Amino acid sequence: MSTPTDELFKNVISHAKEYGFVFQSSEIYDGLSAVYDYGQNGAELKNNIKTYWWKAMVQMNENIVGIDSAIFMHPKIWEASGHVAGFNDPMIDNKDSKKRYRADQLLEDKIAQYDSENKTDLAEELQIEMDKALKSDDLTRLRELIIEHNITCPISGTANWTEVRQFNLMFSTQMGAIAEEADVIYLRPETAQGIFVNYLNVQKSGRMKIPFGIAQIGKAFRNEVIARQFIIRMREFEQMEMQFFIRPGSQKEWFEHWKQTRLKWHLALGTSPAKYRFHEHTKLAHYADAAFDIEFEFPFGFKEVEGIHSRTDFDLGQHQKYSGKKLQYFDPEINQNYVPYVIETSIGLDRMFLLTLINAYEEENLSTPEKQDSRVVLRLHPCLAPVKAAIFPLTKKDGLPEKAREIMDKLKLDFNLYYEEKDAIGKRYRRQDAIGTPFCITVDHQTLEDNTVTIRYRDTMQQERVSANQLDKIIGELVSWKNVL
RNA sequence: GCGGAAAUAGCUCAGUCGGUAGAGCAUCAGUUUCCCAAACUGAAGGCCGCGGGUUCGAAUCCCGUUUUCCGCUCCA
Repeated sequence: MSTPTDELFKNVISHAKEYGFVFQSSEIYDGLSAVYDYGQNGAELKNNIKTYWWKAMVQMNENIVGIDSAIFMHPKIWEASGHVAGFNDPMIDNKDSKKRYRADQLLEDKIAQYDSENKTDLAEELQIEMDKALKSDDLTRLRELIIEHNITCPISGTANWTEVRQFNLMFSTQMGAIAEEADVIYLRPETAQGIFVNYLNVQKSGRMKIPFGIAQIGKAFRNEVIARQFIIRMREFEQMEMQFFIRPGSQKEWFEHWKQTRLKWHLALGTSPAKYRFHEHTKLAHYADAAFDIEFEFPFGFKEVEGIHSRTDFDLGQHQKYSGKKLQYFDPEINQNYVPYVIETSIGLDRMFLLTLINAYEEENLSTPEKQDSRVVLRLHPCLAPVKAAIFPLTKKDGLPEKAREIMDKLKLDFNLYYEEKDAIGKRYRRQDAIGTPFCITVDHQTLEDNTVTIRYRDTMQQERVSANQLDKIIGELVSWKNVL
């Protein structure tokens, strides 16, 4: 039962592997679930996406600076941020239907049911009991409540429940070589906290004035119950985040500003606006007073790529409370001290990578009445292409390879180039199409006479003859970040 | 984590009744050609996912396990 879009997604995944973009981690040892490695072309593409983001966020904005904080952080940070509580979900299974539920959600549903039946006393009582049990991590009590209130599985209709078990989404390890003396520390489940805890350092050392932003690209880790759909949800993933610190009260206006700015960033790559949409969170997280996702239409439906959240002063306020350090800003314009509000933009790098790959992938039919022909071409924006240009001698004799190498040596410092002399020229062109190389430069016999070469364009497959001396300028302009920024 | 399916060369797949593994494409070397996946010759590539069991003998049958896919579940 495969639809054409399923087929497309599968083809993109195998293409990603075949051409060195993404490999499964530890493949020769049977792989590691939901962990992936980036290959030779994937690493280039990923780096280019990072560069595009960093330039757009940090370099183009005088009031935004970038940092790189450590993955290990003080354990108290995760208490302050709410992750220790929020990432621990009490789960319960029904033995008959084999379905798993969040114990607190079953109880919440029951409370809602009581409310709708006007049994508000019961609802309130249950709410209080549940909060008490959750607060004290009393898993046995949670199970008792489920049984006492006759909660049954919506599928099987029975109350044949397992014990309530705790699932922790944060990876932990210990710091210090001796186990008994070790402190448990977590691998960060998000990069944002590394920014918040450095807020004061950056503000003071950079003499930053509100409004200003701190950006960061880095790895984060979540021990997902189940992680699937290729690199959409991974246990180890990379985020590109920017926290923008503002005066309380101005969050609406800045929220709108970043919503639009971030969408523009996506669209500048030439992606069809119809593939994107905003999705508003109606149920807000505890820290937010507004939240929008930028979603992209993947073959399996719209999925979040980036989140823009108005986080209020929650995070800095929490860290102020837990650390006992004042995290305030003196605003000379209004002559006041305050804990800044925060607008967050947070984009999943791996999802952006997949989006880029899927969006660029095309199986193009080139058949003519005489001949059947097709090619796979990645129509990547030239700025993002892993290889900027390939250099081919038309044949491997008559001094053409030497001439081609000479041209390559002049350009390879400025651009990531690929040299190849094997196989027929057409085959070499198609191989470059498959990894998204935007230009192919061919050295032929005429080159030896007048120092001109042909440039063959990936998208149109057209060729044009230019002087070899102008190549740096021509390629430089075509792959320049000025085209997107 | 639960249920179902699958795993054989880099890829796509064949492999009969249980009898020591095969094709096409891709790769590599060479010849030829010289601007869009050409041809020819040759080579390399496999603990049949892994572990155990049944058997004289297992890619094939049984059990376990790992990974992947589909569904459920989960997902600030």
